[in-house]
Amino acid sequence: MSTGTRRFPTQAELGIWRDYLETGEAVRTEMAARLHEASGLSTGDYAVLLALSEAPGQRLRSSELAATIGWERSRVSHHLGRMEKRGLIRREECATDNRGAEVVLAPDGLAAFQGATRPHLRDIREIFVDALTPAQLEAAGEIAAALRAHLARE
Amino acid sequence: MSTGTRRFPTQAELGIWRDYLETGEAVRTEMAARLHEASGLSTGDYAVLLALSEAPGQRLRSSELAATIGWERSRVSHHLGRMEKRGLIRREECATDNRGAEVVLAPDGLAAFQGATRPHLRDIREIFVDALTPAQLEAAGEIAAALRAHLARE
DNA sequence: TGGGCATAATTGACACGTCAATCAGCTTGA
DNA sequence: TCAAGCTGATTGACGTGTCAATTATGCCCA
Repeated sequence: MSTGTRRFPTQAELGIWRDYLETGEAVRTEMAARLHEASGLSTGDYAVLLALSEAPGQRLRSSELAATIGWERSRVSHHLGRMEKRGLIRREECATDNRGAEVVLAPDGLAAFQGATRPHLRDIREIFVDALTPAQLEAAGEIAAALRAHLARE
Repeated sequence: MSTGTRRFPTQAELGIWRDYLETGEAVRTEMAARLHEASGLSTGDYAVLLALSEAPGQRLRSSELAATIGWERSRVSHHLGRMEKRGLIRREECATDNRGAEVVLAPDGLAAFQGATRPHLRDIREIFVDALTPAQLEAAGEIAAALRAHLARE
C-alpha cells in the first residue's frame, strides 16, 4: 500500500542513475582520448570542424555555428579564439552585417578534420555500436528520446 | 550481401550515438543547475561531501577519497583547494603517514550536504526516473552495464 | 532623424579537468 | 645505513565551460 506519490528514488533506481551517469562519463572520456590521440583534436574542435565542413562555402556566421552545434555563444567565442590561434579556422568580417563574424574553415582545420573522421567513426562503432545488441541500440535511442521529451516538458 | 565486417556506423547508428551523447549532456547540465540553484553546490562538491559523510569519522585520506569517487588525484587536490576556501572541508595532517593528508567534513560542508540531499534525490526522480517506463529504466541499466563491460574489455 | 532597444559577438572572472613536473616522506636492499 | 626508487599529494600550465558585463552595430518609430 503506497502512500501516494513516491517522493524519493529507490536504491535500485539510484543505482541505475549512477550507472547511467558514470558510464556516460567513461564513454565520453574514452572517445575524447582516442580522438585526441589520433588527430590532436578535442571533441569540441571536431564538432566545430564538422559543422564548418558541411556548411556552404565552409563558412558560417558565429551565431549559426552556435545554433548548429548547440553551444552558447560565449562558449563558441572562447573556443574559436583557441582554434584560431592553432590555425584551424579563421574569422572574417561579415559583409552583410558589420556586427557579425564569419568563421571560415582553414586548410589546417580541413586537413585535421579529414584525418580525424575515419578513426572517429571507427571509434563510435567500437565503443558504442559494437557494445550493444540491436535491441539495446534501439532502446538507447528511445531512452534518449524519452529523457529529452521529459526535460523539455518540465 | 555484406562485404564482411562493417567498418563504419550507419546513419541510424550515428543518430542514436548523437542522441545518446547530447541527451546525457543535457541531463547532466540540468541536474547540475538544479543542484547549484538549491544548495550552491556543484555536482563535484556533492560527490565529495557524500563520500565524506559516509566515511567513518567523516574523514578520509585524500587518496581514499579519490578512489571512492573515481577521480584522479590532481583533480581531487584542485577541487579540495576550492572547497577548503569555501569552508566546506578542512585538510589535516595524517598521523600515520607524514606525506598524507586527511580530508575532514567541516560543519558548513555537512550543513550544505544535508540541505542538498532531499532536493537532489527529488531531482533524480523528476529528471530521470519519472521520464522512463520501468522497462526503459531496466534497459538503461543493462545498456550502461554493456557499455562498461565492453570498454573494460578493449 | 535620432534616441532607445535589440542583436552579434567578445571579454573577464572564475570554476572545473588533465597532464606533466615537483616535492616530501617512506622503504628497501647492497 | 643510505642512495635509489616508490608513493602521497600538490602545483602550474593550459584547455574547457558558464555567467555577467561590455562593445559595437543594426533597427524602429515618435
